[in-house]
Amino acid sequence: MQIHVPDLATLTPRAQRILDVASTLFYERGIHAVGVDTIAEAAGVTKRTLYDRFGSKESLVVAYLRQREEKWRKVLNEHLDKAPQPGVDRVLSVFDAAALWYRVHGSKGCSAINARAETAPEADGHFVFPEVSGQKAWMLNLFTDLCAQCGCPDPTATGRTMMLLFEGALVTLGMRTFAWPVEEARTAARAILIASIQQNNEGLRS
Amino acid sequence: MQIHVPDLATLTPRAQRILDVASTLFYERGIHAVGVDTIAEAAGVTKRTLYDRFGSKESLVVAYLRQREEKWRKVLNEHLDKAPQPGVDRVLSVFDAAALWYRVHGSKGCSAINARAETAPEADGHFVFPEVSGQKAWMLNLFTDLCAQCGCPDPTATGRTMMLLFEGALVTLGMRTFAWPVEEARTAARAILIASIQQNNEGLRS
DNA sequence: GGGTGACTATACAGATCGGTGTACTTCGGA
DNA sequence: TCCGAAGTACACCGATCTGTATAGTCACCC
Repeated sequence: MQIHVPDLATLTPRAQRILDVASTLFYERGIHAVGVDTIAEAAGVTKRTLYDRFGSKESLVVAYLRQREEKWRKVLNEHLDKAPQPGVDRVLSVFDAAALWYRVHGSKGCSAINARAETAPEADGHFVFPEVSGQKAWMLNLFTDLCAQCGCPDPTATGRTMMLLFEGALVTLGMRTFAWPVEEARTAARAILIASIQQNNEGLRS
Repeated sequence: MQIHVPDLATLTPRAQRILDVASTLFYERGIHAVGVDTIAEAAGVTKRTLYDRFGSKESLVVAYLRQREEKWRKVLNEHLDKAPQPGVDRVLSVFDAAALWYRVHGSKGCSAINARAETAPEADGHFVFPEVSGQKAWMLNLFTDLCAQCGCPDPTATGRTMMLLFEGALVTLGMRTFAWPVEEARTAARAILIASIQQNNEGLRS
């Protein structure tokens, strides 16, 4: 069973509208809780048009996840460009990007995490899991690279710690366990990075 | 609209079976993805019995979340009892408990986080969010207390950092971003706690 | 002017959703 | 011996689910 996700760059006006509306609804209420009828009605479009553009609810879901990730990476790259030289600030700019992103794009945490939460490995979840786990692998890889560039003695371990803080912040945002979790994660990340680099420099001196 | 969640300690044999089966299905496939017919059939019980015992799907969901939390806290307390004296090891025993718990109880991460992910604030989510956010608040409070007991200069901040690492680990477990996230979180937590306490002692000496 | 892609309108299929009504059985305890 | 709780069996409700069918409109473009 194959799936055709339409190219996000060449979407028809109505298709764009459908995707926008679907994104909002999927994010706020959960994917399974939103039916295609609801989406079509909210977009001011017939269900027929929805199926002509996307073929199935599944591919609409994947388009939702991909478009959100695309937008996030754009914001992320803008922040990374502001701190081009390798160092602690460049790693921390990921958290800065996240803080901005979630101030704008809703406060129910990460769409990828949420999507994974309501899908089983088999059946329809078959399409969701590869999508979201790929996104997470990419983020881990980014953290590891940035940690290596700024002189961490063990970029793999430190990169994973950054990832844990990052993911923890996103889920805490959604659960409202406490306020400003992304900023809190940034502070913790900073302390860890500085301690890690300092330790490395001391090792080099001895 | 009120909801009656039956007392988990006095469940009828069949009711216990229904709850067990429902827990497994809810956890693995997601709450919305599992219908009451599926649960009843998997439990070898008629749908009528399910409704006689639980009254609604909602209360069955709440029972699922409560029972899982109840079991988790039991495991947690057993580990806390193993390190009764205040200190770093006592804080870390929370991570030890989690490592054991998730080795046994599935690898799709935290049921509370997952449940939150697929519910909206209003409507049916009305019952889920208070339940899960209460559980998370309890955990944060525990971390803060443990950090205060072991001499952290800022138990609120350190407790929050512990919570971020903890939540990050649970999510990473479900997303399979990398292996052994709970153990990785424990290692990071240990370094942070030690650095924090050391800093405090130095502050006292000066 | 003929073709094409985007879109509307409406109706419907087949399945499944949460939830109920009725009638019957089984079984332990007072 | 009788009562009530627990449970079975099964038909049924209206609503909603994903997805498709027929039929037709409109703008644009070669």
